[in-house]
Amino acid sequence: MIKLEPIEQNTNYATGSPTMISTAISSPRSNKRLRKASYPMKAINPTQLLLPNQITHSPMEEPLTSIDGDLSRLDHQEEEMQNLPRLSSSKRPRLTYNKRLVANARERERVHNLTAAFEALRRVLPMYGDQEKLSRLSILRIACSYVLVLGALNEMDFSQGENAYTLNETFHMLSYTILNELKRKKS
DNA sequence: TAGGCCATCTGGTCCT
DNA sequence: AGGACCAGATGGCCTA
Repeated sequence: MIKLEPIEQNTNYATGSPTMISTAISSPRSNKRLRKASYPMKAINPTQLLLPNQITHSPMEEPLTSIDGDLSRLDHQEEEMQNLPRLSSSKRPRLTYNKRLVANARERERVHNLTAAFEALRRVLPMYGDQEKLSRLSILRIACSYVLVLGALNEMDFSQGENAYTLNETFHMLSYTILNELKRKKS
């Protein structure tokens, strides 16, 4: 089995800079993956949807080509796909091959942004630095506890109807949550 | 090897 | 009409 090397993290991407979207994925574990698709797959990098001056290159990436060029090479496949039977009973007609590729790229970019947002959230958690990686679920749980601590620090109750916690209580809740999530990670 | 996690694809629905 | 968002399915990677 081939072991992929991590893609270098692009911090601009991870913080969600609107002017730069890279295909570099923020998590060291999350290398580019390919998946068998029901369509004959020809993935388009999200960067291929950007203006040329917005594109950044990762050392791991293949040279980029324009989406137009990419799509034009698929024209013959498009014609073939048009002849495929409709697999869906949706009101909307099934997307053509090229439009499916573009939609896939948009969805990929959207999920990358989501991942970047999780990474940005992880970075502001109190335990940032000691932990290499937390699951998204752990990030959310710890973040919730952290918000309560910050609220208690400012003498504000963010718990929405729950009992207001003292700073001491929220701090213990946060510690407990962190320990629990780390334990969950190990077990 | 099983299970957790996550990237990706896909089709459905909502919204502008 | 088409983009955004969402959830389900699938499969790769990693760890215990």
